Amino acid sequence: MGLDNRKKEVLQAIVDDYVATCEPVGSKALIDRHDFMVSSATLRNDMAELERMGYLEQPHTSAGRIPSDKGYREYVNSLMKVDHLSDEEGKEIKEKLSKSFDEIASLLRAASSALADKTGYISLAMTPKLTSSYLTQLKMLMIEPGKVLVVVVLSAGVVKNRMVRIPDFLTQEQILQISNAVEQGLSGMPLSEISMITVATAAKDNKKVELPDALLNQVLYEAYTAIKQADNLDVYMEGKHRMLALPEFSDTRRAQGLFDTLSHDGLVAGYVDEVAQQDGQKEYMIRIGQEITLEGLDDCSFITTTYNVGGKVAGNIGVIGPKRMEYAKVISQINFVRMMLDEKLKQ
Amino acid sequence: MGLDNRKKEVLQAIVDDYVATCEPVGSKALIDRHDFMVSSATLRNDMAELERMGYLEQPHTSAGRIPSDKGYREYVNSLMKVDHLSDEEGKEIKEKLSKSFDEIASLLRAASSALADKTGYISLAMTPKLTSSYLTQLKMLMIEPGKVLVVVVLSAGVVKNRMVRIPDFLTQEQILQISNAVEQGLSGMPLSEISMITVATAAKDNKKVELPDALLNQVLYEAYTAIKQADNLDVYMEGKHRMLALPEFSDTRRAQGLFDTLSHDGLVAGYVDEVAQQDGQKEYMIRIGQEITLEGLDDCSFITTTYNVGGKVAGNIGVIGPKRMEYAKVISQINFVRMMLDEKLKQ
DNA sequence: TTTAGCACTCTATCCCTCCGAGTGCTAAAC
DNA sequence: GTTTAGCACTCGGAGGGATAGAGTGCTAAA
Repeated sequence: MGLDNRKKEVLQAIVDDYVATCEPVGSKALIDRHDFMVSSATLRNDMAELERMGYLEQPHTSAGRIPSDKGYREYVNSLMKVDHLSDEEGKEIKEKLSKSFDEIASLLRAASSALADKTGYISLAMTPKLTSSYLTQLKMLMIEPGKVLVVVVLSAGVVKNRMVRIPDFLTQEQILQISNAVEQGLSGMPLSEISMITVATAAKDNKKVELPDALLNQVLYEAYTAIKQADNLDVYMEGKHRMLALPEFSDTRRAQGLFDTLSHDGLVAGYVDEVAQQDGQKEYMIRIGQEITLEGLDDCSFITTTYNVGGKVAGNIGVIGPKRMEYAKVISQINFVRMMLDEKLKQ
Repeated sequence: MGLDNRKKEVLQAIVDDYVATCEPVGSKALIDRHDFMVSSATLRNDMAELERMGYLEQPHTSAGRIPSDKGYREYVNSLMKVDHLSDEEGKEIKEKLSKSFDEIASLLRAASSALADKTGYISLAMTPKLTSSYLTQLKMLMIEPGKVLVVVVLSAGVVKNRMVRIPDFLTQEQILQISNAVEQGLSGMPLSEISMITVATAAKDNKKVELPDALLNQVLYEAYTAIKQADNLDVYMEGKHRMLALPEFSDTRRAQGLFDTLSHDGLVAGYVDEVAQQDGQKEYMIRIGQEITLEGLDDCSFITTTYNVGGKVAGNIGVIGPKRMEYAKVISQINFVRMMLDEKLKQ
């Protein structure tokens, strides 16, 4: 049931050729482009066998073969050779990342942009996810009477802020007391455990806060919603438009299906999360074609990996491309970007 | 040289029909769909005349007519009837906007999303532009030793923040002194006049700041770059993927050209600005087809308008759609959104 | 000025043929 | 047993009329 050596080589060669040309590969073309020491007839036999085993498909009788999902899977699992990035390319990526400043959002944006540029496919970078985050700081900054900027800092380095309205007559002093009390009471608490009740308790247990309940609650509510809002995953996606240049999406309806799905950040983020949970300990995760449960991505493949903040598993970055993707190259690129992120976020 | 009444009606009818169907309009179809009290032959004469005058085009001899850019222009300038939004639609938009919270970025995001949803085209919302902004506040918030969040507040209500690194040993006290000094020195100053020199002067003129020059300059530099970065226009664009459903973009290469250009926020923002300067006093601005100087938008039209912050001209919102756009409807929608924005940003 | 009538034009569509790439099978060769 | 040469077969795509139909412009009459 295993594949003998030549069959492996044949499968590998077919994937390589198809990736390069997007055209079904025939036995003749295979001989021409690779140094098989056998005739085309032999390859034909092998190819027929590979098709019977499910690794190849034939668009129609008189065409060459293309890899099936199973074929790509085999290729990815045991045939391709992932090598290191060229120094040059590494340097270019490094440069792009070094331009971003010192905050996770900015870093991720730069990472996403670098990935999209380098791979030529769609890149993805997501902020650390809720479950691994706890609150470290809560600051409330009065911008003008009645307007306060709530700054929420999470453990993974995520900083979010939100402008809120409060009654005009509250002073910066009072606001500061409240935010200090809440911060003290909640810092270190996982986001999932924070509720309006815990927020209120934190503030009211603190002796220093002296405000009528109704007024206090109003401020606390704003603080609470600001915290809750901070757990929204941000998704940085770039390079979508490049997919239109690929022959597999020359039919606009396909492209539309893809873009429709991709325009829902949340859907994609959720899926990436799901994948990360399924095989999270791996260095990188791959989903191919029909393996992807998102609509409109049947002709795509998904490569993601997980970056760390302060040594702990945090968020994901990834690439979406056609099934006919340069897997080895993309993997080395994505890995490099992840390493760079890890390093910058070690702290 | 003007158009007689019937010719106007004919042109209007052709635009309406072509907008609805995206198919060349013939004399017969025109008679069928509209109550012209003349025969098709008469219309044919009119259409031939309109073509001679440049308002119509014929894809080929045996096809109907489609409006030329000039035809659309005439339609937009004097033929179409812009009426008010239905109460229902107004309510829906209002609802969408009311969900956003109290900050310009959030409002613009909501406005952009509402416009895209309601029009079915591409929406655009840009933050107020630099030239009309001055600094109102500068806050520096120590997140942890060595890490400071710089919050910049501009006159038009724009709030930006940026995380920077400073030497570990500086205290919140010291940082506060510096930011207060800078804020006092610069508040009210147009962004364009702020330079590293003015920042440094502001800090050093202030007696309270006592730090070695080198150290101080380091912090000031971070403050300065944070301020400078705040003048970047943010562009919120939504609904791009909807264009793929339109017949005019069923050819992927066209869609690609469009998307390539649109993926450069800056290009689009610059163009909108240019248009706003050309005819800024108008209630809304329209550019049709070839009038648009951006590459890849030959088949598109652009409708923009300017919203106010505190009663003063600020930024722009707009819609990009096919030339074959429902101009009247889009204009009423965009106007409504602008009014809503103006109201919310009156302050 | 409008209209009916008509010849004309041009595209889109269908159908047919043909070409060639690629196949699978068979029988011989190694 | 594996490999190879040879060959008949399949099928999609390109190319080439022929046809239908929508739409036109023109002419001559109303």
